Amino acid sequence: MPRRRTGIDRPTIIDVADIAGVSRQTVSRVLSDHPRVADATRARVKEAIKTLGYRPNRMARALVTQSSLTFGFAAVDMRDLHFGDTCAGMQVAAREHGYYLVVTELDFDDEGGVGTLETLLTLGVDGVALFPSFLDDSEIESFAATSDRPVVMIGRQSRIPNVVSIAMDEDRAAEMIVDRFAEMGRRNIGILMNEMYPRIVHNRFVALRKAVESRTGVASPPVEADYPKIANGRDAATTLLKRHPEIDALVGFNDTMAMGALLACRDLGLRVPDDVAVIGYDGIPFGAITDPPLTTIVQDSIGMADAAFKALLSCLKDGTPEDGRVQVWPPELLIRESG
Amino acid sequence: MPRRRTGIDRPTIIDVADIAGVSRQTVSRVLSDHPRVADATRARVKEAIKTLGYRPNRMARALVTQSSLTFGFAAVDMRDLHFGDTCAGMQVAAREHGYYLVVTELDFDDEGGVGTLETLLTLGVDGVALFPSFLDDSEIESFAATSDRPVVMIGRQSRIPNVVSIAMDEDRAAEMIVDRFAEMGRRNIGILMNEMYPRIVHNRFVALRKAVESRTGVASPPVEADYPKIANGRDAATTLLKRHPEIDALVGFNDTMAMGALLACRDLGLRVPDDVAVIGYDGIPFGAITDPPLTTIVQDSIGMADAAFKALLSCLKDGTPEDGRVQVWPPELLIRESG
DNA sequence: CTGTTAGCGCCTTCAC
DNA sequence: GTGAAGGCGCTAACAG
Repeated sequence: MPRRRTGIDRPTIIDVADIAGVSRQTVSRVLSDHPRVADATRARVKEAIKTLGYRPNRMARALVTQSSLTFGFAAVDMRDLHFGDTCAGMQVAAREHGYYLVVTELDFDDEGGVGTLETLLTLGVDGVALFPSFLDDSEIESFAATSDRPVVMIGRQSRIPNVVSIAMDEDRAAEMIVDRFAEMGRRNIGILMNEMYPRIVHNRFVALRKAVESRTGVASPPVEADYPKIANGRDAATTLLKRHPEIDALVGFNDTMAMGALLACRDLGLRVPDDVAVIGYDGIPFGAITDPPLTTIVQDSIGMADAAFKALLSCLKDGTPEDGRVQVWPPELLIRESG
Repeated sequence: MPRRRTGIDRPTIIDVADIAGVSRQTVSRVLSDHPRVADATRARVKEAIKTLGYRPNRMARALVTQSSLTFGFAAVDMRDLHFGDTCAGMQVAAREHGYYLVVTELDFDDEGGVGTLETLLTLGVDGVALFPSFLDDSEIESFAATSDRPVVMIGRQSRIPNVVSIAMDEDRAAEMIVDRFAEMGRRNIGILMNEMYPRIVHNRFVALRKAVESRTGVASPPVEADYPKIANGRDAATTLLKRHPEIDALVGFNDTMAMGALLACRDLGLRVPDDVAVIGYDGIPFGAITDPPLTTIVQDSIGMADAAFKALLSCLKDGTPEDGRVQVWPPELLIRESG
């Protein structure tokens, strides 16, 4: 194949230039709305662009401008509603600014998850937003250090060099939950957590334990950890309730897990909230139609997604804060009937 | 800035070549596991790659190979669980094969949605999988025609030149629903549909109407259309039930809408399924915990996502079927308590 | 206002 | 087995 032009390939800037009778540069200028182009020339070029159905190749452009107008988004499980909503939210914000999102899940067994992130970088993304999950702060830190692109971490409030962290105020949320339980006269709180990955201590767990200890005096509240899905939440809650019959309140790592707790209570003949009060996290819409409707800590996932996008943009513009930065978002307690 | 190498930039193949004391070509050969490289050389290059933390730039590679190992995925609403699951499923399949997914939502008012798809192409994706939603067959057809990349349409069974269609057998699903209602002695079926975009007739709606007409003799079953969320489903169902008190069965465009119907029935003091039976589509996990649990048509979204990815791959390998191709997937009726 | 030159980082082809 | 050109599609820097 001496030349391309197989007839199927998309037209290039050269084709446009040829048809318009100008140089590639002029076409490039028209594309970027450069002011110093004669109106007549501009019109001819635009004409040629239209007749050819030409669209610039963003990879070729990115190669020289060092910017692909693309961000990476990573989380362990896109089917999790909180991650999914955040992803969707970022995508909307991104596209409003001409950006696209490369989305990927993170695997626990993939060079410790950073392999996927590194590959994201080779794709030419201008920055990465991620939910850290099983990655600990030092892994995020070293990723951010080797990455020449801004990194935003969502959902964990840690100050890490060169990364912007956007997270809900977990301490406040935990207090709201424990206080709410207290209002209902509950002191024996069981905690349903997300899997505890090796090395990682969850902010949420720490906050919850601290709030329970300081407000109820109970030293180490019973915990059960599992993958945060309904079925696992049900199992975990069953285990906890059988082992600790004194439990009169259950808090789930997220709403899905709390829904499992609702089922476990039903299985065991316990009334919610009379025998056991249940509260979840996230504020997913389905929480409104459980039986009874789920009380929950609402996270503004769209707002945070938006902030994540903006943070990425501003890092690109003004550089990443070398000492890191933490954006804390207020939680909101949505009281329905379960707790 | 005369040269790059700002110290922050990622190393290139040249840096590796310099350190290993070979030419760029040799590095390239090592990267692509080309056989004819001396073991010693290969070792030196690999060493250099490791010490530099070098990763090849996939955009630069794509520019010459004409393949970015990237696919586009598009749907109107990523927060819809069916779309979200399919997206997640494709992403997993993709990454197993070294592919990444560029994810985007489609806007109704964006050159009719094709604008976003065109941009996806300029990003250099090797193919596009999409849920057509408000795009009609002719729009998909012309997009596939101008695209030099394979196109897979998920969720609509239309035979369109150069596109592979992957969809559940809507006729069969509709029959299963109507038959199930018949078993329960229900003949007055109300339909809760997704918004009816101009020009578009939903396969699902057509299938449902056909099944109702042929199996119950009812000429044109009452329909109400809205955005498929719980609240809208509730409104639509309320409208329908008030206007047609004879209705004893309701089918929702998806589970979310059917959940709204459940709420509408409760609002109106109707028992489910005794007064009104309710069936949805999709088989989302939350359907298991509604009151009563939701009977539903389960779609194998992961299986279809996988098939979509494989179809894209095979089109790349063997070319797209010029006369189009339709892959039909069997529905499954999951009987719980609502219908 | 417009064209020329020189790459962005990589792979393909052809030499050696 | 390895290296030297050349080019993928585009823009930046300089001419003029």
